[in-house]
Formats: sequence, structure tokens, C-alpha cells
Amino acid sequence: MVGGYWKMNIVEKVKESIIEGIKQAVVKAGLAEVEQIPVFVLEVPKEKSHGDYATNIAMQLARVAKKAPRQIAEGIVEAFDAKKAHVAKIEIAGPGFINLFMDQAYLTDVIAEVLASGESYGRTNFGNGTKINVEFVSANPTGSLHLGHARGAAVGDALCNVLDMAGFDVTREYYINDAGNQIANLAKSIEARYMQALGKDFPMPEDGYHGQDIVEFGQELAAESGDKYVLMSEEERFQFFREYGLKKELAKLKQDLQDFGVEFDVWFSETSLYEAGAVPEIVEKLRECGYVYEQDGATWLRSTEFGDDKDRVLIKNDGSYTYLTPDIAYHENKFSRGYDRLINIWGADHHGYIPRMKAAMQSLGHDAEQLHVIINQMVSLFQGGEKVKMSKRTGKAVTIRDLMEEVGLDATRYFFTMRSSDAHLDFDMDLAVSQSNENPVFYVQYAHARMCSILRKAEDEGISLKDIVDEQVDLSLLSSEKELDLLKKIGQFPEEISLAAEQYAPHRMVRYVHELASLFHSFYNAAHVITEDKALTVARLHLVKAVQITLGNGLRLIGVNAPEKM
RNA sequence: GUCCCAGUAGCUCAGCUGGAUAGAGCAACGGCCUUCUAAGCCGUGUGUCAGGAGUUCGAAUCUCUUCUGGGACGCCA
Repeated sequence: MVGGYWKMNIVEKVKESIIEGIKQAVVKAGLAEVEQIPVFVLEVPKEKSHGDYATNIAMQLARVAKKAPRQIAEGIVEAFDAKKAHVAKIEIAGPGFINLFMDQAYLTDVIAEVLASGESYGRTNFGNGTKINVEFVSANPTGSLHLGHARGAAVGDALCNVLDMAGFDVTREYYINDAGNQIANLAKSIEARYMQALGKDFPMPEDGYHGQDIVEFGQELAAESGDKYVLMSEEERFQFFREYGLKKELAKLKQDLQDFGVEFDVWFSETSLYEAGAVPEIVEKLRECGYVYEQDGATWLRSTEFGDDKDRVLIKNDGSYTYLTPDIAYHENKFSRGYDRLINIWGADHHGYIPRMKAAMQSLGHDAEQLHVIINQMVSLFQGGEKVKMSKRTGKAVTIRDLMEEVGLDATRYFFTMRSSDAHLDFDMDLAVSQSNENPVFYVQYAHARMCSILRKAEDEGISLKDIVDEQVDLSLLSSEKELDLLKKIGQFPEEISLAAEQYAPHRMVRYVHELASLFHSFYNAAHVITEDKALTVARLHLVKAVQITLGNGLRLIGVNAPEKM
């Protein structure tokens, strides 16, 4: 239990009791001993006619029990205590599936849970307090965040929300690459733009940053301080531009991310590793572990020992470190801060980096599984039916801020989170801004707004949500198919969260939220909530309130607002 | 050449630790507003799950292989 506020959801409890009942039935029927029972599935079938739950235990047991699956199923069904597990009807179907049809009266209990839990409804103890560090975005502080970073930010933040809700102890972390060449290039780029702003003919460095932001920095400096920095020594000037650039870029990153709804717990500076001497230390540590050797004037990590394609250079023959070395030190630093698990979210162009980092972690004695890398595939932007071209050289690219301004926060976060990370993402800007039924964001938000509207109207008419234990509220009146479907769906919310956390798959929440909205819209059109029938009205208001809370919680997990009016 | 990701309905994608007749949204067509928001609902059609072979009682899912698209293969970061 985390903090004592988590308890098993009614739907989870019932599912547990079915699993327990099946196991007991297996033993009682003499098919196998408890410890012989193989792994089996108890799932909600795709097909409604296959019941509320179905299990494949009879097939799985065929080998152990040495009988035909259907024969096994018969034995289990006979020995199964249906009443104890809220099962109304039990059938054998197909090759030996056991289909369970529930006595659904228990489902209304979920309403009391949702109302009592409120914003924390859905919280589970799946993660059991495991300390987990999620590092994402980590874009170089040399320019604006663009599409790939935006996807990383949306997916990373949603994943953290899900993990937190599933009972993990989550830290959001951003790694600032403030020590390498790119920062020198940043300083030189600002210098050039500053000089240009003063009307001087000054060339941009070869690998300079051509973003509009850098141009503005130069203009600001020129306007504020005139030729003050021209007069400095070259070294002094470089140091100034370096610090100035870093400060400005970091401030901009933080602001953009904050406006995007993402707040990091830790901003970790690469430079701080050098200052602490952690980089030479990690080389020594790797050497002590026996995976370091010298060749061609360079120092190498024997990463092939752990499945990498080739060994990797740690210290170049000019004595400087490769990018990898401080990064290893950084990951070791994360472990030293007590995390049981590290998650990194990277763009597809970095996937080749995974084997060497995992190898490095294993060299240091960690399990490969303790580091998990999520690769976000590429994002393509479409506008007017055409793919929007980006140019790195001229710095012409759509930024996270452009998206927020043109598309809005909610649609942007929803669109970036709705696909699995494995899938290339086509971001259709016209669709995202369209206020029509083509746009899935509005569909879900509209459901929420509708519920709020009903609750407002009820309040206006003086109908209040009575305490759930009040005997005047007869929830058994909620018995139509659409009402039961809604109850089932909100009852599955905690399990959905655990699954999304287990699979590191926040896009599951987007699907869930859409499905729940769909069930609600359907219910809304089929039945009126506020009617002359007072008892039914009150019962349905409770249902609406529970669905509204659940949908709101789901939207919050993906960083999308749940509007009360639209 | 090696490695990674993808290839599922007209389009965009779920499903992938093997399970029943492969799903959703959009697009198309036909209905539904005196009613708590029609940004909604109801109904209709769609598939060689890229091709081939194998493992299995059972494969979109696992293995091998071919093809197509994208990405990565630095003593760059």
C-alpha cells in the first residue's frame, strides 16, 4: 500500500475472486494440484456474446491434466462456485473457452469508490513505490524545441503521470548538454548575430545555429549594450556569450515546457559532472571492472562483451572525452541516487546508441533491464494536405511554441500521445485545429462538458448528489445495457492504468478516454438523466458524476484539459 | 553490408508475453434536434493482417526468409 490510500477496486476484487474460484475448481475437480496450474488468461472478450470474462485455462491445462480441453472445462464448470464470484451464467465454447456472464449488480459499487476517491480514482499499487527516473526531452540548449522534442515531452509527461498513478515513485529529469562543442557553437553564433546587429560583416560559424531566437539575442544585446562586447578580449567575449546563451536558452526551454504543461523535478547539468570529477572517475571505475583497454592512443570500453556491435572510445587520442563517457557517468549518477529503474525517451535517430549504453551499465554491474529506452519514431507535419518541409540549416522548423499557438495545447498533447511510440506520427495540423467531428480531442472534451452541463442543471433545479450510503439512492435502478457498460468501463480504469504503466504505453490512456467518451455519448442520446422520476434521476446523476470524474482523471493523465463548458 | 522501427479496411492507426467470426476513428451512404450542448447519436459496407515457409490443437501475434518505406551505423553531440 502506498500511503494507505490505495485499495483494490471492486472490479479488480471480483476478477481476483474469479481467478481464485477457477483455481479451487481445478483442484476440486481433481485436474491438477495448485502448484501445477499453468499461467492462464482471464480477459474481457472482444465479442460480447462470449460473456463478461473468458478464460483459456482448459486449453492451458490440457497437457498437465492429459485430457481434452472441453472435458477439462466441464470439470471446472461443475466444481466452480459461481455465486461466490458474482457469476450468473457459465458456458463452455469453442475449443474449450469458459465464458463467464456476471451478475452485474455488484458493478454499482464502483460509483461509491469513484466519488470517494475523486481525483485519485484510478490509483493502484502496481509500482509498489519503486523509484523510477524518467529522462526525456533533454534537447541541447541551442535552439527551440521542435516536433520531435514535443512528442518526447508529451509522451514522457503522460508516461510519468501514468507511472505515478500506478504507484511508482517518479522523477522527471532533463539532462542539459552544456559542456560540449555545441555550446561553443552557440556562443560563436550569438557573437556573430550580435556583430551583425551592429552592422558588421561577421560570418556565422560553420556549424552555427541559424534559429531566429539567436538572431533576436544578438539584436537585444546590441540594443541594450551597444558595442560593449566588441571591446572585450576574445576569450572574455566568448565566455560571456557562452553563459549568456545558456541562460537564455534554458529559460526559454523551461518556459516552453511549462506552457506545454510539463514540469521537471531535476534539471541535470553535464558540466556539473565535470566539476565533480565524475567523468575521470567513471573511466577508472570501468577500468576496475575490467572492461577498459588502450589502443591507437585512445581509451576504449569493451562494450562488445555485452552485445554491442563494436567497442567504443571513451577518451580520444587527443585526450578529450567522447559524448558517451560523461553520459555513462550521468547514468551511474542516476543509479547512485537510488533509482531502481531508469527510463530514457529518445528520438528514433538515437536508437543505435542503446546497445552501448546498456553495455556500459552492465559493465558497471547493473542489469540491462534496469535501463529501458523508449524510442519515439519520427514526426511528420502535414498542412493543406502537404508535408511541411523542415530545414535544419536555415533553422526553419515548426517549434513547440508554433504548435501551441496555432493548434492549441490540448490538441497538441492529445495528438502526440495518441499513437504508440513505435509508430511514425503524421501530425495533421488542419485536423488538429478543426472544430468538427473529425477531431478526436473535441469528441472527448465534449463528453466531459456535457456531463458538467447535466450536473449544473441538476444543481440549478435543486437536485443534489446525496451521500452514497443514503438509502434513498437506489443504484440498482442503473440496469440498462448502456448504464452497465459505463459502470464496467469506469471500473476498469485502475486496471487500464496498471497496464499502461506496465507496458510504458501512455497511448493506451488516449484510447481508454475515447472509448469512455463514446459510451457516454451513446448513453446520453439513449436516455435523459433529469426526468420526473426522482429516484432514477438521482441514480443516474451519480453515474454521470462518476463518469465525469473518471474521464477527467484520464484526460489529466495525458495533459489535456477537461472543460466544463464548450 | 549490419542493426532498429514499420508494412493490418479507401486514409490514419489499435491489437503483437499465441486463443473464438481481426477492431476503432475518419472518409462514403441513409436516418435522428418541441428534450440535460447535433463538436452528438443510430444504422449500412469494407480486409490475400506485405509475400512465402515453419513451430502449434490454434499464428496478425513466435521463428526463418524475401520485398517495400523510414532511421541508425563517428576518436560528432
